[in-house]
Amino acid sequence: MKLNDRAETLLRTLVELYINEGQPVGSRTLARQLKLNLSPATVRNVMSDLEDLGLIHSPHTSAGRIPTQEGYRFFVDSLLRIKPLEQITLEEMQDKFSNESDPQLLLTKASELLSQVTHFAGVVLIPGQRSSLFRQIEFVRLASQRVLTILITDDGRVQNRVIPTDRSYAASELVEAANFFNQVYAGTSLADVRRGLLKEMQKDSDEMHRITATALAVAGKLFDDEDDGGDAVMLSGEENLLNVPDLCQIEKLQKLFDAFKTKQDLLDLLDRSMKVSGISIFIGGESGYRSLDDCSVVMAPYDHDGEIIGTVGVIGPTRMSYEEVIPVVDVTARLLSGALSTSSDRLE
Amino acid sequence: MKLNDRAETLLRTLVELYINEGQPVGSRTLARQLKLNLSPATVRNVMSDLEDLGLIHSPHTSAGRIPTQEGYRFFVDSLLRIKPLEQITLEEMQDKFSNESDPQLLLTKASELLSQVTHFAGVVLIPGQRSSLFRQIEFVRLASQRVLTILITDDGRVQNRVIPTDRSYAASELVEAANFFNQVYAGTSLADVRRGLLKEMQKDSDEMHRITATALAVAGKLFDDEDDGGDAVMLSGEENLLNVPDLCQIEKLQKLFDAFKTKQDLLDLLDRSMKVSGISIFIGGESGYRSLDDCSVVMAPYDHDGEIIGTVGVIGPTRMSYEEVIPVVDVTARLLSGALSTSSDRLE
DNA sequence: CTTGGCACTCGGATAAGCGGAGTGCTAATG
DNA sequence: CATTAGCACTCCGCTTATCCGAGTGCCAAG
Repeated sequence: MKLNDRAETLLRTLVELYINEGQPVGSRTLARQLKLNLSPATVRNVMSDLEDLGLIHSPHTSAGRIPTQEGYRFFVDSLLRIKPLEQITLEEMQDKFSNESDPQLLLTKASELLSQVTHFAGVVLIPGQRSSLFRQIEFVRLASQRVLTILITDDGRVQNRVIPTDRSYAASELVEAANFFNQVYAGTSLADVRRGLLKEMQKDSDEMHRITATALAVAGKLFDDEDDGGDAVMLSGEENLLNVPDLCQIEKLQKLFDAFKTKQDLLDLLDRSMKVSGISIFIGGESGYRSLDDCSVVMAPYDHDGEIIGTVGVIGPTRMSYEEVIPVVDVTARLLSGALSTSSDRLE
Repeated sequence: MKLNDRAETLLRTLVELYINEGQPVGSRTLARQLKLNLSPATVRNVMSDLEDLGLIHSPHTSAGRIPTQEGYRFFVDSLLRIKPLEQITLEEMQDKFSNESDPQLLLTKASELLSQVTHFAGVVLIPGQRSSLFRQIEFVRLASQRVLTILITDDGRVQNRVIPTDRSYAASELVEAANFFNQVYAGTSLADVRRGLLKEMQKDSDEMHRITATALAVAGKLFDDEDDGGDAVMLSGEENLLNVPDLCQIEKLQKLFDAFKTKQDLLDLLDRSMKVSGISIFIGGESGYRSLDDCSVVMAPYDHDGEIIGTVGVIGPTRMSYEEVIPVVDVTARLLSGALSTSSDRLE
């Protein structure tokens, strides 16, 4: 789509005004705001053209115009003037990430940060373990037939799980089994560990080494269940959305919170954005998920040592200040990537 | 407070009607519903008395009556006829708890259960570790100066934490240190462990055994921070409250969700109910926390081997069906207590 | 004590009227 | 030909008036 300069400034000003005020913008207001010394009548003519193009529309005959979904899209793609982050905000954000090396907590903090700074909801796609590499496993005997397994992956994440076993294992057996794992599988992907285990299991148990058998018995279940992806979504600041005037209708909020509970739609959406480099923006119904019809989502992938492993984002009303939210999401993704990398640099 | 039989049945019927319909109850409706063949005029007289006693009131002159906070209180204390749980619901609830022995997950499930069954918000007070006994600690070397500590308490809870250390420790040193801990402190309370550590630290480091020094250096920080209580509140099904007609005003929801975020009020409230045995019910403003003015909270403590360690509850509108919610909370507390005890029976 | 009757009150729904903001069209202008 | 002033028109939101129904309180009779 191509617009002449005047139409572009006009549309930009209109969208900016509407984002700030939340009221349909009329020709008089727009003419006054515009520095071009145009009469309201001229502005009306241009607005009429923009309406024909489907970029703006009137809620009713005698109201001003508001951007359509396509209008927002054009605005975001072609007209947006990104505001640089305020120095203070930037420092606050950096503070939040410093002195923290636990990857789990880093993700939590990222999500909180996004919601605090934007006053909308922050969201983080937590990568499943599919792609992470096996680093270390430990078994701790809890009771006669219960073993605590602690799985550590190369990205520094720790996961523990209590596993019921068929028979009782001595502490020494468990140590042997753990050593076996740590030597054989260190550095391979979890999926490969799983494949390896499956292969072992197919062997006749007679010819199996005692230690291998123990390892299999204890950790088999762990990897059985664990490989089903395990991607998860973390949300913060949902309550901020209650304060957003555009969403003040209970039904809209219900739809939204329903989506927050099931999380599937969010997961799909964030996952899609992981495939793309740079910021992804879904405006209103663009995402295709009805529950997000009244919302926009701004997302950016984050990486760990250069490999993209997840996404951070903000969910807010379609009428949000994209010029402010985009840099926040962008910077958060960068800071998070940085924090994750340095935290694992400190791993050896 | 003493009422004659007729006034009691009348009040009970009024409250039940109002809880079911949500509309102020007029004399005609009440007379019809009542099986006493009273005329509306008589009912009006009785209602007038009840109003003088502060148990009911009219929102305005020509509306019916609705219960006051005191009216609900009297109803709950003296008039309530608890409905036994439906067999199916009971089985569903039992199902939810069976096949789960991880205490953390049990608490999550309890909270979810409460919200699912009642269609309000479920809440669980998660006991801090102050009272739990030390069972076992493990150190895992993550990087040259980072050690993963895994703390297991006697109630089966597992907590892990990455601790930065001043110098690098060899795996063997860590094993020794862990053994030291596990032998010296097994079965003592975490608070005592902390006291023990402090005492050790006061000794001149020269005369300290090498292993003790390692143990101190690695785990000192863990117990430093960890003893600050750590009680926590877990919430589920907040979104259910969006569907409650009595709370459909955005401001009320805002107050409520604000309280959900900070959690302090909830924590205090649940903590109070832990001191009491049996069901606690706070109606409307009774709790004293303004954020819960429009809500009632039904709570019951749960225990682990007879010792009360936490509380489960439901947060809903004041106009809730107490006769249904109370047994749900009660049964959940019992089931949870049972599940926690059997899960630790299986510990040795 | 109970009841029927009756005047009274109040909220909610409906309709009417009004002012303001904004539009679209037309004709005049540079 | 783009721009502009003028003007009739539309529609929303607000206020006011009206009416109806539900419910009350009180009184006098049973």
